Amino acid sequence: MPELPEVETIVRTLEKSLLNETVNHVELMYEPLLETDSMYPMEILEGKKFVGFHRRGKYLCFEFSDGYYWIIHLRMEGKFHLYGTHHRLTKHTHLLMQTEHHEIHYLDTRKFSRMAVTKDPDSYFMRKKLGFEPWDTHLTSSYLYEAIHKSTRAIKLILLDQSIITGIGNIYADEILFDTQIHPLTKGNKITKKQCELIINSTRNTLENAIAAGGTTIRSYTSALNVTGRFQITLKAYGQEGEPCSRCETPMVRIVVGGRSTVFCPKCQKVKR
DNA sequence: CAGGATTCCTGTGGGC
DNA sequence: TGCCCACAGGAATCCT
Ligand SMILES: [Zn+2]
Repeated sequence: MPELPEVETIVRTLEKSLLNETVNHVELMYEPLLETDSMYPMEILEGKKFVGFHRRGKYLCFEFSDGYYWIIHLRMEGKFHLYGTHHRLTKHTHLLMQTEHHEIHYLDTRKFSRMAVTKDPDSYFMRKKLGFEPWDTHLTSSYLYEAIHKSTRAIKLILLDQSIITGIGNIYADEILFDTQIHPLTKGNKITKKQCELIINSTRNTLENAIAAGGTTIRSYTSALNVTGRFQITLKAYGQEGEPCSRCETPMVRIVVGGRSTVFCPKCQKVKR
């Protein structure tokens, strides 16, 4: 699943090839990928030039000439394949975009991803109710504590809530809780201010390390482009069920929290009631 | 209002 | 070319 580090990697990678290229042709083959309230259809981008590459939370945001923005959320399996010449489409290719030097294929096997074209990205993201970016200076232990100290939800779900901190997904949520030694079922109202500080610091470190490594590679998600398993960082919690804890050797345990697979160390991450 | 449940999709993998 | 089916997962939406 592409989370913030993967999205950042994808944006920066595409920027290298597509900056200043003009779109000659766009074709969306699976219409439901375009949000029904998208301000413009995909075709509006024909004739426009890629002038900026941005990321907000887990959203990619491509800026075009004349003030248009193409915003995409990859969800679990959205991915780009970039080619220098015409390439055969697969049954999972849902969008085709051609520029003077590239052919961009957008694929999503599960068709869960979403995109939109707008001239007002600020209001677009406002409607999505996104919280602070991990490195926003407004994200302080006081802010986080205030945001969660009355909540009865599990901290695991709080970390996945994009309206509090944006960019964390199921993989890094487990990594952050392992790193801070907090049990994933701990209620928000049992998290101390000190732990809020630990969570913020760990979030920043964890995501920075992942970006430095180029994003992780889990299951169907490969990397920015049609390159497989090139960058892979070591995950200490996610997907480590049954493996010895890297801190204490105790077998890692898997539970389901709010429908999300969650792995933690029962010895290092104690429940707090 | 908070928070739990449901829904959207389809490849994968385990069981038989 | 075996068949069946539970499972996974981000966020919108519905429900309590
Ligand atoms: Zn441990």
